Amino acid sequence: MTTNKDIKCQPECDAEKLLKLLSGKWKPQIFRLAVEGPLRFSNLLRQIPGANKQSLSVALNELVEELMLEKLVIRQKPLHIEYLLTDKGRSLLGVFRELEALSDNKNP
Amino acid sequence: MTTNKDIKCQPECDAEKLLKLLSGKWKPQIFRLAVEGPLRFSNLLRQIPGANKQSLSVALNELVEELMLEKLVIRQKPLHIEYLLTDKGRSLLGVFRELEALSDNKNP
DNA sequence: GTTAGTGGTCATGTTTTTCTGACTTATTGT
DNA sequence: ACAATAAGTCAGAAAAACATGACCACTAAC
Repeated sequence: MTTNKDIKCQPECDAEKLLKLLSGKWKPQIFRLAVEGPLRFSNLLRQIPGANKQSLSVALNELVEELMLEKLVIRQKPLHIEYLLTDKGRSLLGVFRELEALSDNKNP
Repeated sequence: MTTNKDIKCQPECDAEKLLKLLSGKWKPQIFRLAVEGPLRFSNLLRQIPGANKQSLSVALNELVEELMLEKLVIRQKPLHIEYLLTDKGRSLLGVFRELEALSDNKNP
């Protein structure tokens, strides 16, 4: 028998959405590289071995949509586009740091 | 041209493995409910609307395998099985707290 | 005009995850 | 004997994620 107080969890809370966003393929690498400076598409392709254009494109667009990255179009000779970590994006680095700290403890 | 210092990211570090483990479907809900007390399979099915047996079973087994939960078989009248949060599992709650704090800030 | 670089999109196919429904084992109750 | 509850497993289908290769727009050099 189901009592009212059994239901406590929404199917998709905000924390979970955030977690999904962070854990998508190549996302952690993107974050890690973004901390070091502006990202460029073709550089990412080279820096992340195994990644493909499509997936990177999707990942970048999702992160831009969620305001973790800012897309900056530089109208210059060969046309450059830079992806920059926003304040919101930077606020997630704490989560990564926590995760790294935890996994360091567990298997040294 | 690819320079040596371009390569900085391993494809699957420990932090990322942990992230994958946490972000699996129903995992956050399982954690949240586990904090409140021992989990029972049929209760989880009722408490997490939309979840199915198979996925819950897989999720629980994965968490047990990674030592986040402990499986406790109680040989009693109708046979009970309880899943309890381990110390290792409890150590991850900080990450969830971080995530919740961040998502609270962003869309109130 | 052809080639090269940057920054992609698109259609398609493959792989991985997740879901569904039927079935199982064991115990208790009627 | 039969139904019900607890805790699953299993095969197969459906859905989501990921990868591949072709293609497009723009600029600049040769």
